[in-house]
Amino acid sequence: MTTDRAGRPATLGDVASLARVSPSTVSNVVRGSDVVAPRTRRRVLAAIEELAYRPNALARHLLQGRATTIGVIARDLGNPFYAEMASLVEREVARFGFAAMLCATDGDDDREEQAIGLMLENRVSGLVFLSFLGRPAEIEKMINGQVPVVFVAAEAPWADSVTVDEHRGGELVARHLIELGHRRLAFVGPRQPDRADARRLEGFLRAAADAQLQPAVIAWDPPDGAVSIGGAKADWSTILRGPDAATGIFAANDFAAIDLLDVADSLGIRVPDDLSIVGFDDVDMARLRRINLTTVSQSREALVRLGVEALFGRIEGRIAGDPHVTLASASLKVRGSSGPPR
Amino acid sequence: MTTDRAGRPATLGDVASLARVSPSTVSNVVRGSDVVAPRTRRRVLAAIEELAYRPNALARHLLQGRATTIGVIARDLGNPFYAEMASLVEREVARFGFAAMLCATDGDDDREEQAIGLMLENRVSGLVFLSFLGRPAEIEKMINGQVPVVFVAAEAPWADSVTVDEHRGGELVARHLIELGHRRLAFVGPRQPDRADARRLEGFLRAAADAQLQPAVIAWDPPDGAVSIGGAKADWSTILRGPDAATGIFAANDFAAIDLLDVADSLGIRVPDDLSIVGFDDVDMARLRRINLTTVSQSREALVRLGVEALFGRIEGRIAGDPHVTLASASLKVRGSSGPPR
DNA sequence: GCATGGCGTTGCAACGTTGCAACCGGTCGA
DNA sequence: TCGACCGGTTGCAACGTTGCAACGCCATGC
Repeated sequence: MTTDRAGRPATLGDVASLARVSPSTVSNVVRGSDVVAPRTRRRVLAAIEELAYRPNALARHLLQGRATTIGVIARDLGNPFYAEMASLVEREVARFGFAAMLCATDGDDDREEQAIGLMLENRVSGLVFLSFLGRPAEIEKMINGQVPVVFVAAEAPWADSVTVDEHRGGELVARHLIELGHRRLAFVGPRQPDRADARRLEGFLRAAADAQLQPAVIAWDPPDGAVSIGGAKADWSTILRGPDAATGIFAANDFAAIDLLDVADSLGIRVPDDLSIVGFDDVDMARLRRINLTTVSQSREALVRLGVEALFGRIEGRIAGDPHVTLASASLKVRGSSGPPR
Repeated sequence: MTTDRAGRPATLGDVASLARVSPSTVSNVVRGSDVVAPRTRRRVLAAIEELAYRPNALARHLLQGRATTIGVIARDLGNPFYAEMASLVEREVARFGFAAMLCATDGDDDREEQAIGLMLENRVSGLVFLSFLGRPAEIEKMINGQVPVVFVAAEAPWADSVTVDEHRGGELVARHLIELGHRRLAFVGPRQPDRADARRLEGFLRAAADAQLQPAVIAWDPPDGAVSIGGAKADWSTILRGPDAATGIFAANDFAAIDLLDVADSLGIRVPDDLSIVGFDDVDMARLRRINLTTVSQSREALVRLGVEALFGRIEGRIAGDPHVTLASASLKVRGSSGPPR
């Protein structure tokens, strides 16, 4: 029968006095040190059981100067792509016996700084960024080498990172569309592209340039945001219907691509007959027949696994030295949203 | 210029000696107590700046007996529905100045207990469950009133909970299909239904029974799991094609519904002409023209807001007494995946 | 001239652990 | 018989904070 007066958790000391040993001995039992005599250990374990004792991680961590906690900072957890990665990170760090502390920044630089402050104050052992930083230099100074950091599906020059080869991904898309016979290409990305978006665009433009093509660059934040080309307002119906309308569009990510599909549907534009659309990420739903999106595939599992691996390499001191960039390879998954132009 | 030898964060004491005051005074400044003289405060702030001092939350929390941290436990964060809720919880608790500690259990009872143990050891101030528990009784004993708990989109008899009215949601679906003229109904749910699934089914069956109908109950874990009816193996092509094949199917959640759409597509069965499909949750993508799913809408934002509200009510002692169940109303959002049978 | 009071500051004890040196009783070898 | 050694146990100091009581100092009031 537990005798704990609910609410005041038992401490090492409580267990010690019940088992008639010193706190040190209880501590040894709890941490599984082999130095304690079997009968003592049994007595202690019984006391632990009776009091429903749980070690206070705060005290332990205080003493050790670090918590067995990893901070995860993502820009937008409403986006299933990042949400899934966050959950993968949690799963991976759990295998090391670590807890995950989560923060979403929603792209707000202040919230980002707050989040990092929170993590630092809680003395996390490491930090995983699932997004690019708003103010990389400030943040670097803020972190100041106090904890190991890894960027996953993002990067910064001052820390380890794991990304898919965005540039090459963009190239693959351009080549694919060009091979299909498209000559009028376009790129659709968020109004405020992060560096991944920029790389994808870069690769896309580069491969297009190799074929003497100059894709249009469209800014759009689906589903509601206004559309613009080179800063000038525009709307989808004219963009997609004009005589020079693009026949092959590369969307910076699958969610934009899927929303674009929706726009095309609503305008009666048929995909892929009238318009080819290619995405990036290969999110879960891209495989659905209803969506059936041609896209650049990146393995979230692999990115996260490599990232967490690198992070613990730093934490455990197995890895030292300059930041290391791991590039995972991108591959094109051709599905039904792309085809030859009419 | 910061003089911190990188890696050993400055402490209250460091700041105190640099500013030539006592640690207590620094503490007062840090916590914004109004008791300290302006010029002293300025000196201390300068020292804090210079040393890039950050209070150690572990020490603070140890002393206070509780961390300003909320634990979030979800079954499956790969499911965007839960992932989004988790991120909403994070956002809400952040407004109270709390951090979120996240764990996914993947439906594994042991991981669930580990997760809760982790939270308790870290002395979280409250716990949010985004899923039903595997062993509610054991977990209740484990938590033993030590921290306030709230269930969101789930419930347990011993804690506060916020759920949509699942039963009524199920009724709405049945009535909708019946009104459209369907007589052969079916329900598709996971092999191991949780209580939400069960309630939805209950409501569905109840309303069907009122119309003298007996829907088939199909077990399926999309996208790969085998299908069975009443324990007997089956496959979609016979289920959907036989002479008595259901013409109206209620899927326990939108993801199942969408996967079912996919199955129908692959079999050349037209929705809604040959088959009406209704989901539950109204996930983001249900609105897409390509999906256009009729579904029962529950507002994740509202559920989470109410849940976090209730949790902090307990934490701050504003609320006491017996567990309270908040039922959010369910409403049917009719889209294109349901229509009259042929 | 001395008690009063308020303001600003300080010292000390606590929070629940862990690491380390010291200790204790007993056995063994010389 | 004595010292060395050993397994097992203990006490103490630390970790970085906070809360509280106490303090010193100056201005005020009588």
